Amino acid sequence: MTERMPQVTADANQGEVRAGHLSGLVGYHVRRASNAMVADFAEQLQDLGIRPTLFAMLSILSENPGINQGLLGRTLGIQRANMVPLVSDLMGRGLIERRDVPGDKRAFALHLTRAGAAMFEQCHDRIAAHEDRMLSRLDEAERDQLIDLLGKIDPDA
Amino acid sequence: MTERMPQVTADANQGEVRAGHLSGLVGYHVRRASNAMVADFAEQLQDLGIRPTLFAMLSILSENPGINQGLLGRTLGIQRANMVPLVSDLMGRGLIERRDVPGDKRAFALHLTRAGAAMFEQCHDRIAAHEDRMLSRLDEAERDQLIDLLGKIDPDA
DNA sequence: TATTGTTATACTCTATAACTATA
DNA sequence: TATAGTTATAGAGTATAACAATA
Repeated sequence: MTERMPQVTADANQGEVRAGHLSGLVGYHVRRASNAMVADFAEQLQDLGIRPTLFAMLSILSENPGINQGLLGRTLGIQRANMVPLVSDLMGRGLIERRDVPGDKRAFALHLTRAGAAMFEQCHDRIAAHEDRMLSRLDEAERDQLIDLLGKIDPDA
Repeated sequence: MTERMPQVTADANQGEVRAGHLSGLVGYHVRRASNAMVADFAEQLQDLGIRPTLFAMLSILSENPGINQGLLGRTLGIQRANMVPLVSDLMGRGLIERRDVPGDKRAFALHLTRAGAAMFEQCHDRIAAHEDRMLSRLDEAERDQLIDLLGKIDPDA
């Protein structure tokens, strides 16, 4: 593996840094892209106090009113224990509310409040701009293709 | 936006959860995919104690011996302050070593030790298996395409 | 027994500000 | 002034184990 390949000088500080093996790893590129997207998301929605996870919750709730905490978490890949402070956060800001589930005293049905629905719409617009900027070098077909390819990554393989 | 669309029942617990708006967001899919890849990486290399960030460091060092801490960090998108405990970790396990840089008393040249090079090779093989499993639903062309599309995400846009 | 939600805790990655010593 | 490395600290996401109340 290291036999007769051209070698960089012992001090690489002066020249280019070779990415080499890392360039071929999908995981590396996915992680770097995710970090970049999350960082820009956080920056663009900082004043609203909405992070990617919280927005995902608002989004699912807007289309699945009455869903309970556990199913919301499973949908988003968030564990039960980690849902508690997230739900608390949105509740404390009046963006969601809990309602009793008739027939199951363990669970709560979660709903967006009017403020929560308004926040969702506002985030929606900001995020559209954020994605347009970050993905400006991808046309519509490429964006769809990217989503399609990412969806083929199999967490259960 | 919410006028005459078909509505799910108030209690969505019984039926399918609609992803809706989230499905069209590249950022959401990138984040989920990254989490899945990182989680599997961690699981597969747990006994080696190598996480994605540490492997990336070993990888860059294997191809750029003598690079200093700052440039290594910039290459990987890791901030100076966050490099300190990472370098410490690898040093403490004898996987990398520091050498003085003649002509600059501030900097250290980082090098893989023999143990570090061996660890890199072992990780390399494990990660190849990890990627093959996680990406089993993507052929070679699709993996290249995925890397290409991810590379077009512009952190500086 | 299983499920819903909770508490407590720990680890990793990321972020900022401020410091030192050298350049 | 700028750079290399450091310290301290905080926020966010994820992970596990154990518990109470209910199914």
